[in-house]
Amino acid sequence: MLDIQYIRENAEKVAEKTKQKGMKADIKKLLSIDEKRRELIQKTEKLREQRNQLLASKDSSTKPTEEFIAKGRKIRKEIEESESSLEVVEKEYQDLLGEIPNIIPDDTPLGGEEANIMVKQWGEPTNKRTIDHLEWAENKNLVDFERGTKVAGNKFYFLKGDLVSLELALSLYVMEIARKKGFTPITVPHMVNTRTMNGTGYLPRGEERQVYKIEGEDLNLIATAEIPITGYHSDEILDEATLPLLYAGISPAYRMEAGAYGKHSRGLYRVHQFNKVELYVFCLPSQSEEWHQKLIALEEELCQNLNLPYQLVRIAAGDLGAPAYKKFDIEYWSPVDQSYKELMSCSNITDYQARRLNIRYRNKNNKIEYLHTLNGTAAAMSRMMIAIIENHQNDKGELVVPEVLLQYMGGVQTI
RNA sequence: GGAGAGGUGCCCGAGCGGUUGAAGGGACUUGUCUUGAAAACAAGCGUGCCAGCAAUGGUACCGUGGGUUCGAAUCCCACCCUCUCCGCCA
Repeated sequence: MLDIQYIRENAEKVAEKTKQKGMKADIKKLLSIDEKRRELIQKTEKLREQRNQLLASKDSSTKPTEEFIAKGRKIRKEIEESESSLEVVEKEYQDLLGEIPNIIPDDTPLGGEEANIMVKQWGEPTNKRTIDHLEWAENKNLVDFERGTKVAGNKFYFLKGDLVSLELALSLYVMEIARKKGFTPITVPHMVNTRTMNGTGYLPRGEERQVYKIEGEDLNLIATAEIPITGYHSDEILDEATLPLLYAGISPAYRMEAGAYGKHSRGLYRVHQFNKVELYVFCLPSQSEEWHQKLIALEEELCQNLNLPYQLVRIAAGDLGAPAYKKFDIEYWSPVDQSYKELMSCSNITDYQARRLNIRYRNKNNKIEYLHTLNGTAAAMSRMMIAIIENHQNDKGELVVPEVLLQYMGGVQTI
């Protein structure tokens, strides 16, 4: 959510940025509703003032006169009418305001996915083709999609044997690194209510639905730990001295991925459920850019320590989600596809989610302001394992466990 | 899931139809005192929205949403949550 004041004063800019994101939002309509809303607020409050004055004019120890009651009734009726028109306008106002995406900085590359800009590359992308992760894992009986389908449905899977150990090792390793950097490890509810889901910019309803909903309950399966972590501090006023707050959340991620079949979806690349460690930052607005850089540096460090060739990509306007102000992806080198593929992402959300979920802080001058939030992938296990399987095969087609993970592998060195 | 108790400001806690944005205490801020601190004393101390350059004014908020009433923190209904006990259970 954007500040309405900001939209009023920068209507054209907001409209332009929205368009650049490839999204639709009727700023003109919003502003006219906004005006209507304010008129109605004033009207309603004037009437309430009248009522309050009437009540204050009366001595409480005496019984009200007929005339007094009649007057009160009349005002009440007027208030009720005014309030009900306001309610309608208010709803429309909230809906329209909620649809406006976050703005983006002027240096954002324009265009869709094809306009993303490669910022840097690291490592040696090998052109020696290795065995595709799905083939590799199925041959070794380490993944079972067929039975996943039988039990749950298409794009569900069982992971088995040493691949489970590898995933656990990855989780432990990544959590350990994050902890050393000052992030508080946190586990989260895997379901959240609709308010929390909406507040983070995910839509439990409608055509763009991307998350699973529990039937008959106000509960939705999380698509990332980012969602419950954002809600963790909702409606709170934090002390400036406690910022930044850093969390490393570990949870499964459930995604509908409707209509995503076909394109880049082989094997574990795009599935309905995977485990993930997410980095999350609540910080001062003045520090969010700096924290964005730090998060990216941490993600790079993880890739480097796992010896995965990667490139860092600045995401173009049309490829950004509504909440994002600025976003980078890290793409690992896929020897199988001979191309870079998405592995991690890292976004500065500025105050967009903070406004929606009412997360503020009190600054040194005792003023209350919205804070900024950022999130970044530490490790999305399924994709991370693809990257490792593809990049660390020896001549015998065995997976050589990255050195940093060995301490968590219980003696297993190759798979 | 069943029975009972309860949800009031940063915290504790009073109020149970009008004079209550809400007593009292604690915490916090500022000042006096003190070499400094503590103590004591004095003052201040919620959030949102609307109008205004501002000072300020208005309005709303006592778990949430409805209702009754001239008037609701106070009465009624529904829901949510917390606590205690019972049941079930990793």
